[in-house]
Order: sequence, then structure tokens, then C-alpha cells
Amino acid sequence: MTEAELSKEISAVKAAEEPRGPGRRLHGAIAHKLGTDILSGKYAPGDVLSGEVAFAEELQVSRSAYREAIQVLTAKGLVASRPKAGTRVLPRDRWNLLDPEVLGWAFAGEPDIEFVRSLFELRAIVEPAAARLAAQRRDKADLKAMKTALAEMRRHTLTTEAGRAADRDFHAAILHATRNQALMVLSASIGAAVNWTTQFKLRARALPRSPIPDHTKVYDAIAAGDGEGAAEAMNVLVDLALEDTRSAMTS
Amino acid sequence: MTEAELSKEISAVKAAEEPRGPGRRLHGAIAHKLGTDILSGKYAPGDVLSGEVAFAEELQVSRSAYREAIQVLTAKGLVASRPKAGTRVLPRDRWNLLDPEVLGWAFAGEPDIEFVRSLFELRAIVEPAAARLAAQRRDKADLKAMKTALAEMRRHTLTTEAGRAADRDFHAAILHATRNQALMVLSASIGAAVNWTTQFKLRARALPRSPIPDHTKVYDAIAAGDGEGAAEAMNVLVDLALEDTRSAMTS
DNA sequence: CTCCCTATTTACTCCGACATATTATGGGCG
DNA sequence: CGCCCATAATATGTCGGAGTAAATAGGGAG
Repeated sequence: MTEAELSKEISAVKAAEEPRGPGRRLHGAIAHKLGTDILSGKYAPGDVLSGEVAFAEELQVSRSAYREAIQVLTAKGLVASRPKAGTRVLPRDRWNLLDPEVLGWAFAGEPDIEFVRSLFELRAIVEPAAARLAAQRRDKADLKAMKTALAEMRRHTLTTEAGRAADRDFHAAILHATRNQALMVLSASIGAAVNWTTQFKLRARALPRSPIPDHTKVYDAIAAGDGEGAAEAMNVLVDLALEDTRSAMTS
Repeated sequence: MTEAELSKEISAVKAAEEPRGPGRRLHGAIAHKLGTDILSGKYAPGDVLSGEVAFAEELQVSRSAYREAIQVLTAKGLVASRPKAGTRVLPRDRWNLLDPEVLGWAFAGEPDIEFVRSLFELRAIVEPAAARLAAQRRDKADLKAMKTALAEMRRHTLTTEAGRAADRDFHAAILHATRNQALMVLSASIGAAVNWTTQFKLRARALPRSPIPDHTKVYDAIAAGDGEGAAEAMNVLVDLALEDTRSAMTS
């Protein structure tokens, strides 16, 4: 990679800076590049990344920045470094595939169809169960949050950013009502990644989005304390999203 | 390297008399110390870790080693650093609670009861669904792997390390049969953490372990291709484990 | 042919300096 | 008197070099 490419990558990162998000630094950009390269298969498991000095020279960055990037990848289980042996890409089953950043890297390039299917399958397992728990444990504040999110979704459609934000709020309210931290973390990252690709694919092909799924049924079941009904209604929602993506990918 | 060795290494560093520190993965030891401190609540969300130089001096390590440790924590969503603003602990919902290392840190000290309950709940959701998928997709190699693991479990009991290894093999074989990478990663880390604490609690209180759960029913259902049966049998297993832990923790 | 020892390669750690970004402060202007 | 902008202070980010430890490879001795 040339220095021009790198600085372009950096400025691109700076442009996408979020208000509360972690401002990406140089080592962040390097980690992003190496992460996407690994996830895309450019470096296969078992490959050794040429030594520190060589790579740092090639990328025109100091060893410090390169090393800090390697620490990030190591923390996510993508690589492991040993003296003399170099830093090698670990086998896929060691990767932290549920890490939000790793998910982002996986979807940065051409996402593996099988992996996307895996995520949807996991979502289809988790989300209905979350709705069932939410129906059993929600309080008035949770219901109020869902209600306002629903109203927002009706005003805007899912084709606008405001509408999608309301959709995220709705699902986040359900997760919060489960009182389950692990479920919240998992579902939030999966949902974000899945929605991201779905949206990307749909926008790229300009597909007419299927009619707004009936989130109201989910809300009604949760409000009524009907766990089974909530799970079923949520199952329908997930299946709809799956259909959207499947039609967008297989065509 | 065991946890005891790590913390010993840390304390050796903190009380260091000689400037020439130990040579084994110093930043990893620092990350472990800071990680457990954060997970245990010693540093609350919003707290700012006193500056790089101050902390590096306090721990008697160089800025580089401290910074690389911070990169690891940043990669796991525990902290965020900004120039002039310092490094502060992020709110809990930003933490990567499903990261194996973070789970280890959470269970290193006094694990939060509510969090353990969350993990068991998630496990009760995921594992039966995994058994159902395994029943639909397993091939002969999967069944063979499960069979040998079952035989090993019968020879040794769950009180021996060999027996527990066979138990892990059995569950790993089921996960592999699902052909779902995301499920494999998730369930593997949760299972490891949960089994770890369960084992720890049981050993500490010298509780007589309940009779070996009937893994055979799960195997039979999977071999027969009976998804519902496999899910139900696995549900029984998870409930049994939950009972063991509940009785160990509430007493 | 086997085993041990040396030597090289590579990652790990430390250091001191400079660059950059953000916040705080103080002065100028309306 | 109050608001706004420029400047300074401070902590993180980046850099390159030096020295240490460890693991593999190669050569020598038995």
C-alpha cells in the first residue's frame, strides 16, 4: 500500500467519525486494513505476516503504530505472534466473529454467503427468544419506549434514515426489556451487521422494499404479556428480513 | 500460563526492584490486570485512568507496554482514549461481554450473579436450537465423533479432567454438526466460561455432583434426525447445569 | 545417525523526542 | 458586561533506534 492510499484511508475514516464513536487513529486504520485483508481471505489462516520492520516499511508507518494494530488483531483472536516464528493468522475457529469490529471487517468486502446465512440463523434463534423474555419482564417504561419508536416508524418509512433509527430503537427497547446483558450485546451487534448488509444490498440494487413488517403485532403481544405470541410475531419479522436478503443475494 | 503466574508477574512488576523487567508478554499481563480491575468495578464507567505517564510510572513499566495494553482494552470496547481528555472507562453496554478474554476477566474475581444468570439464559436459548440444527444436518463423521466422546464420558466421570474434556468434545461435535460458524463461536465461549465457574463453585464447596446427565438421549435424537427431540433433551441438560449452579450460588 | 550447542533471526521492551488534537484560558470586540 | 476568537497548556499519538530474550536452524561432536 502506498502512502497516498493510506492517507486516503485515514481521511475517509476521519470523515466517518461518530460523535461518541472511537476516533480512529493511524493504528486503527492499519488494523482496519489488515482486518479486512484477513477477513476477505487475502491472508489465509497459517500465513505469516512478513516481519514487523518489513511491514512497517511497506506501509510507511513506524513499528509502534504497526505493533499497536497487531495488538488489536491479537485481542480479537485473528493473529498470534511468537518470537522468531513471526505473526501468523490463526484458524477461523479462533476468530472473534461476534466482535462488532470484526463483523464490520467481514462485511467491508464481499461477505461470505455462508457466514451471512449463519448470522441470520443465529438471529432467528435469538430474537424470538428475546421477544418472549421481554413479554415476561417488560415494565411501563419499556412499553412507552417501544410505543414511541413504533410511532416514529409509522411516520417515516424504512427507506429513510430516521425510519431505520426508529426501527433500531424499537428492537433496542425489546432487548432492554429482557434484562439480559449478554442478550443485549449479542443481538445488538448481530442486528447492526445484518441490517447493514441488507441495507447495502437493497440500496445497491434499488429493490422496492417489501411492505413495512407488522411490528405492531410484536408490541401487542409484549404488552399483553403473551410470550409465545411475541416470539411468533418476531419470528415472522426475522423471516421477512431473511427473504429480503435472500432475494437480493441469490439474484 | 496460569492466572496465578500472571498476577504474580504483575505484582513482581509493581514491586519491582530491578529496572530490567520480565520478558514474557508484559502488555498482556497489564491488560489482564486492568481488565479484571474494570470488570470487578474497581474502575467504574466514566472514570478516567490517570495519564499514560503516571500509570506507566505507577506500574513501573514503559509507556509502550502500557499503551499496547490499552489498545487491547480499547479493542474489546472497555475503554476509549482521546487526546487531552484521557482514557476513560466506557459504559457497560459498549463492552464486548462475549469476548472470551473479557469473560475470563469477569469470572476472575467475584462474578456478578445477574451476569451469570444472563449467560445461562442465553445458553438455554442457544444450545437446544443448536441441537435441533445438528439433528437436521449431521453426517456420519459428526455422529462418530459424538459417539467416541460419549464413550469417553462413560469411562471417566465428570469429576476428572479427562471426563470434562470428553464433555467438551461432545458439545463441540454437536456445534460442528450445525454447520454454523457464528453459533460455534458463541456457544464455545459461553460454554467455556459457564463450565469454568460451575466447576470452580462446585470444587470450592465440594458438592457431590448430580448424576451424570443423560447425554445419550441427545445423541439418539440427533442420530435419528429428530430435531425437536434433540432440542428437548438438550434443554434438560442445560436445566440440570443451571440447577447445579443455582444451588451452589444461592446457598 | 543422533544429540547438543551455537548463531541468527525475530518479536518484545524500553527510551526520549516530536507531532497533533482538544480543552481551557485570556484578551479583544460588540 | 457578555460573547467570541485566538493562543497556550496538556495528554495522547507517532516516530525511530537500541538492547534483550527466545526459538528455530544449522553445524559440530560423540
